[in-house]
Amino acid sequence: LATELPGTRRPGGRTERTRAAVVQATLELLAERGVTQLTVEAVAERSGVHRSTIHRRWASVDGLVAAALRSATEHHWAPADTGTFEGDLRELLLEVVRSFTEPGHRELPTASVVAAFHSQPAADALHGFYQDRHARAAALVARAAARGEIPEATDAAEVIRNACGPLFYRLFISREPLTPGHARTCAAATTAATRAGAFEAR
Amino acid sequence: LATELPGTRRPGGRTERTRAAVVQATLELLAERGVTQLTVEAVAERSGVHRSTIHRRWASVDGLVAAALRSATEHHWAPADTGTFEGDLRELLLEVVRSFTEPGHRELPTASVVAAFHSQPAADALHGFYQDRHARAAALVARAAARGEIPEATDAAEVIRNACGPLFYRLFISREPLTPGHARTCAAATTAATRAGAFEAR
Amino acid sequence: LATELPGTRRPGGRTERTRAAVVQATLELLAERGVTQLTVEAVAERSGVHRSTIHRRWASVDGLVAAALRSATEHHWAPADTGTFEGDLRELLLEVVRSFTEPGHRELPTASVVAAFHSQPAADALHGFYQDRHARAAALVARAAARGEIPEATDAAEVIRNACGPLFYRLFISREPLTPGHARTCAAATTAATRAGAFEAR
Amino acid sequence: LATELPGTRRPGGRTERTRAAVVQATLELLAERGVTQLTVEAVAERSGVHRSTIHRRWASVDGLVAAALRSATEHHWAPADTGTFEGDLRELLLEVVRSFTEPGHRELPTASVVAAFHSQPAADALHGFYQDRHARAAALVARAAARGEIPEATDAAEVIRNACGPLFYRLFISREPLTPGHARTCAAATTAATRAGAFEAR
DNA sequence: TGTTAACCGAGACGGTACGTCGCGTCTTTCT
DNA sequence: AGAAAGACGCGACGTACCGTCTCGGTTAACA
Repeated sequence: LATELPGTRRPGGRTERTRAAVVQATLELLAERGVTQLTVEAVAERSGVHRSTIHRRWASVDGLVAAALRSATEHHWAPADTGTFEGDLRELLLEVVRSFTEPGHRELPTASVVAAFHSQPAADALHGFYQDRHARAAALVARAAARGEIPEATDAAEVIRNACGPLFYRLFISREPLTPGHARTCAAATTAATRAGAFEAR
Repeated sequence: LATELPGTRRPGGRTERTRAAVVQATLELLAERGVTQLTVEAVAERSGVHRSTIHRRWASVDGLVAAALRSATEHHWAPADTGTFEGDLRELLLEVVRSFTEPGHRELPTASVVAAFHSQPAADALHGFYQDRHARAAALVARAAARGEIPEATDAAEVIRNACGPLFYRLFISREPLTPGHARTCAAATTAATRAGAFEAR
Repeated sequence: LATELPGTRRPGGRTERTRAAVVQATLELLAERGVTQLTVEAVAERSGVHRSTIHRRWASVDGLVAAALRSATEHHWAPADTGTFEGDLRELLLEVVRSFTEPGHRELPTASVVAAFHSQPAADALHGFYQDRHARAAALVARAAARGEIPEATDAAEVIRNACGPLFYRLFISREPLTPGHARTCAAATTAATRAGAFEAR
Repeated sequence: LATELPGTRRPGGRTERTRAAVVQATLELLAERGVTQLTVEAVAERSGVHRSTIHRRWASVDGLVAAALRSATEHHWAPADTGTFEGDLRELLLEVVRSFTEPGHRELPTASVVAAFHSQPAADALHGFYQDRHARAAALVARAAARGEIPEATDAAEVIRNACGPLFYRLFISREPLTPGHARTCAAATTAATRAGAFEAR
């Protein structure tokens, strides 16, 4: 049936206040406990919104998480400009390292990743987030190409994926420690590969 | 005092049969439904072992998963030998791509990754698995160094991490499609970076 | 001060159409599902009147039921005239048996009885209905008295109660089957008792 | 599936204590609030037994009520012996009047009647109760027949139904007041009808 | 080869969270 | 300005698992 969900027809006043309270509570609890411990019950209590209202509008924990992630995506971001390709890359990777290691901050981004394993909406939200990141990071690659540091036809997104990949690998796959030093190594490696033309579009 | 778990004092006969049945059932269900849908109830039913017994010996779903992963790790593996560094790398990466994309097979490895987010034992098991992989893959790097393809002092594990990272990034972070083509790109990029000395120890 | 209910000030046009639709839907659903399953939700859907409107005008399910019962009571009835006291009584009782046993018809009268347990308005409506019945049935007793079949001072309502009581007892108390045969037995018994003067007013 | 309900396989110790506590709480709440207001929640709280346990063993409010009624049936009863048929009948009817009118006592029997409208198990329990009553009351009829007060072949159950019916009619159908005086009228009427042979078996 | 400690099967319960339904009360929005 | 329609608070339901407890019955391992 997929009858239209509540909250779309009268999106002002109380409805909006409810939405905001719930999203806020979800983000907090996501950071505090992670997706697995996130319960509708807790969100209801923290937000002061009744449990059944949450079920009506977000259907389940998945929907809640997806909505929270979407809302978290809405802030703008741009890569730092250090003047060199490797420097820019290093800054970007250091930011990744920081956001996934600093206690008190890493919980939310980590939760996003976990959530994506549990629900399609969350996976979509995560995908959207990184698409956005890739697009914004392309600026960094364009600058380097303009400076002649790297080949003209370099695939920007691929550069980013190659630079970030190993960091996430340590975090979530081999489960090894991650330090700023690794960001530097990755920046160097990716720079070398890029200069060598490994990411030239076909 | 964590009183010794059952199943250690008399590890033969029925005890062993029980263990095997439970681990088998867990692996199957892990593959079929993923960690999130894995319930003690289902494992009990599938294995024919009573729920109480499972709780007694494995305490919880986490323990169940960790045990299953440990048992799944016990088979030996060695990187293919194609004669060239890039070739070896490519084969290794293709294997990764296959094991995480082939329907009917990808479920278990994926479940391992997810499980690690949910329980420390599972995280440890995953870590152990990849430590083993890195150690075995070192052979590939040693061969290349012996052939003079890459610098002597190359950090083998770091090579592997850099090569695999981007693939996992696509799979679990940016949630983009993963194809054999990506394995080739990564192999090439890592080869370039390695030759350029990006992974020389310190 | 019970603020005047809506629908009393402007009882024409749309207001009246709404009332009729709601009452009609209530009667239908009462017959189809019984009081217990009767929900404002269902009445709203069936009648095409918004739930809030129903709440405004009938306050609750009770009010709905009471209104429906009142409207159902408004048809006129008179006992059959067979020429004899016992014959008249038998006809009346057969009518009772029929109206409470015929599938497709028994639901509404049964629902009235049940409803009376749940709400005072419904109980009042039911009481009113039977008061009316008793008054009309008095004609039957008067005829018999005029014919000299039974004592002059016979309490008509009491005759009816005694005749009908056992049938309802089977239906709703001892929960035994009810057939036309029982109507005959009751008619005979009541006739005997009446002739013997058991129902002479004090 | 109708898999056997819990509480049947190990009917001693804790299981029995649980059962008793729940039945007791149900009876109390039934008397205090009536069937309609009876909730599993309240029974759980009052009995100290967990809600899910109640659901497991009694499935729903219906089952709860039925069990309570069955247990209430288990006490033995015998009609008083006054020496005369009409006297015995009068005593019996006075008992009915009392049990359905005395505040603080009438609630439970009334609730039984209402419950029977709501669930088959409750209806069955009620039927069982009255079958038992009819059987026990037969003694009264037998005594009268032995004394030669009434015909030999009198159908005892039918006598009881005819005597009680009008009282219940007042209570639950026409919703009129019920007093001890009505018991006397009914006893007299039924005595007259019985003596006249109205309840002789076929 | 017995014994006996260890393990397992089985039933029941307390407990947490879920998702659903229905009621009755606001309150936004639209006419 | 006022009603209709939308959203919410609230209470209860029934379900699914979890983890615990208490029996009693087997059985592996050791004397």
